[in-house]
Amino acid sequence: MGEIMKAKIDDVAKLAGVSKTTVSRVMNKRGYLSEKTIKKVHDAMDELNYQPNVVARQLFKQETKLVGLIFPTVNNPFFGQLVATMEKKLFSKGFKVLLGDSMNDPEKEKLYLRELMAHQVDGLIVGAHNQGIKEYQNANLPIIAIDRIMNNDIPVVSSDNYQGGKMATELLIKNGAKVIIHTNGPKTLQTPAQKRYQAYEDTMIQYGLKPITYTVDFNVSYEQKAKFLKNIFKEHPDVDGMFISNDVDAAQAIDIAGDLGYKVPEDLKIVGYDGAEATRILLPNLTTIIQPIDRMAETAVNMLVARISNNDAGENKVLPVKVWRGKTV
Amino acid sequence: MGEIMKAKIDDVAKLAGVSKTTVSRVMNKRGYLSEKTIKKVHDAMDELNYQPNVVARQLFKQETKLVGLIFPTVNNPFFGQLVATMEKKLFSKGFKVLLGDSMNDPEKEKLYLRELMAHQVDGLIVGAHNQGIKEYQNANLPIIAIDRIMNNDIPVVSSDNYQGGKMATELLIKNGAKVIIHTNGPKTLQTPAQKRYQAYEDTMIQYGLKPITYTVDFNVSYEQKAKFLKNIFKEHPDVDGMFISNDVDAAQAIDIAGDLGYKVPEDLKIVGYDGAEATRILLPNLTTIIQPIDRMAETAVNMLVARISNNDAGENKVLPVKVWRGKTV
DNA sequence: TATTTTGTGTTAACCGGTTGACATTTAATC
DNA sequence: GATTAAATGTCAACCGGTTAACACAAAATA
Repeated sequence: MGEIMKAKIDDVAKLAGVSKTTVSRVMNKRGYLSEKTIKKVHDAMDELNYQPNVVARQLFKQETKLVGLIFPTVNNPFFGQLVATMEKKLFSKGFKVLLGDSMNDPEKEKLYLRELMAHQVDGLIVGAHNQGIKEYQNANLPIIAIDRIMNNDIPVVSSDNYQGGKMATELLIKNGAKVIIHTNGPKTLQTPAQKRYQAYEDTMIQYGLKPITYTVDFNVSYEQKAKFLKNIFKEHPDVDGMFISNDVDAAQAIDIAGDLGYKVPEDLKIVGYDGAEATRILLPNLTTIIQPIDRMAETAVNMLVARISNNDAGENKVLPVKVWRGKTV
Repeated sequence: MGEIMKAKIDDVAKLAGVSKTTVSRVMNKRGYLSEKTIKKVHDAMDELNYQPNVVARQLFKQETKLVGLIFPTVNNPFFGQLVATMEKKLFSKGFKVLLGDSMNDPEKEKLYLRELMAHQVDGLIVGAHNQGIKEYQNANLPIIAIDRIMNNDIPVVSSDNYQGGKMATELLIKNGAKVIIHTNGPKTLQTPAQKRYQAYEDTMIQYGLKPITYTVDFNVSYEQKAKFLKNIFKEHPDVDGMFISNDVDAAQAIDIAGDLGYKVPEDLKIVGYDGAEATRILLPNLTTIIQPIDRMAETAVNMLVARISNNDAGENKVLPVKVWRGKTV
């Protein structure tokens, strides 16, 4: 029982009694073909269980129908949903997905970028939290960024972070909070999410309140996050409102606040950010700002595919957010 | 400003003043090479920003260093963590990941299988909930299944579902629950997760209690799940314990129970299943059975890589679970 | 009948690397 | 000085499709 060799186009041609060219024509629907020949070829393909070798085709055609996705990690409801939706949409448009979880490590991200390019991906959708990595400049490749500023050549899809920041802050203020703390990623990051911070500061000042912002890296461990959060309560025991820049952190803050004896929402009101589906099911009580994740994903895919097929550089897109009225405010 | 053509191996050879063969030797570290030549070649590669075309290499070598992952959807903390961990591990072993979210649609799964094979993936890790799909039999390809029985040639990695089911059920019983309902996927599915059901039934009978099992498809909508759960409460208003086969459903059950006036855990005790990281942060109060997701992922990757490199058919692996003592029991 | 359209074959170049075979030069060892 | 090992080059075949060019026959149309 030897290894069954995979059928090649020549085997199909031989079995069908036609030429290699004709088989290729049938597969690619080019030129004149009679029903009879088409059937003969298909029958032969079925009999041999023939699958064309996509790699050979890729090499000749200089396109792979592959799109690379570089995101921090799908082990996070926000990115999980984003990636899942993009994958689905890309598949429906004939693209497969090469996944790269960068874990927010700039070196790893560069590595992915290089390697995905070496794999001849037709395009890239990127949504990590890192600094502008200059390697992207040289990448002569269609790229779309999600929630991340790269350079002027790369269109960005994001939600309305300023509006979201404003809504979150006003929600806290209008429900009576005075000492409102905001947590966010490092300010040095070039991401539209920084606008949440800006909106928070503006809104606080507008209402005559003092903005207090703390920053953390997205990719620190659970334990480090806990330490970070506990420190906030230590430095501001009178806190009565928190605007936390993502839901997972917000959940952890609620937990720690509970341990420290704060009652949510009576003593302390908390607003999160992102509003991924899984989060809303697991923690429906969390008041949060919902990003239109599916629409962001679909928009990014549409823009990328447009770029790939007609070089049309779409404009940046900003999509609206909305409030999820949980019970933590 | 014309399109910058990507550098090819010949361009590098010319610039470095060596032959194409030498460049290839440098890249693949074969044969005798002087430090001087190696440096010349590397310099030329840097100057041209050369990236070897992986597709050409794949075609010749008949290996792609690509692994296909077919899972229901990364928009679920359990699969998100599983995929994230596998991706990380595979990357460290030199493999890239082609992602396919099958959404538990058997047709889509077959399509993915075919297309990923056409892409010449070196191997496949599969973890959907579908029926045994016979296409896998013909797939002359290294495959590992996670939590899913395929056929005898395909090794399965799973956690100890029987033990998990037993632990969950006993936890409920020992905390005083009498009318304990279990929900699970359709019984027709050939998955090791069915052992949870078996363990539940065995344990209930062992303690002289009557097992009541409800089944739902994994992939029905949020609204349908809500209807399904409400119906359980309607048919069994006296329920005081629930063993729900995954955490997301358990969260929804808690929510609905609350709406119906049940107090958890006083009136009703609930145990979930999976214990993904994100879930445990978002809903630390949920009592659940923790599957060793990272270890399952790593084990599957190790087995696959072993299969790819030396054709060694590993044995099925069953990994231990543990209880997460939340506050819903 | 002449012309055009349709259907199929043959051949060879091409995509961009990899590799084996063989030749040649230089450096190291006996 | 002879022998061996090290370093590099040339050349061509190969991986498995795609495609342009050209030839030719059969069917449809003028």
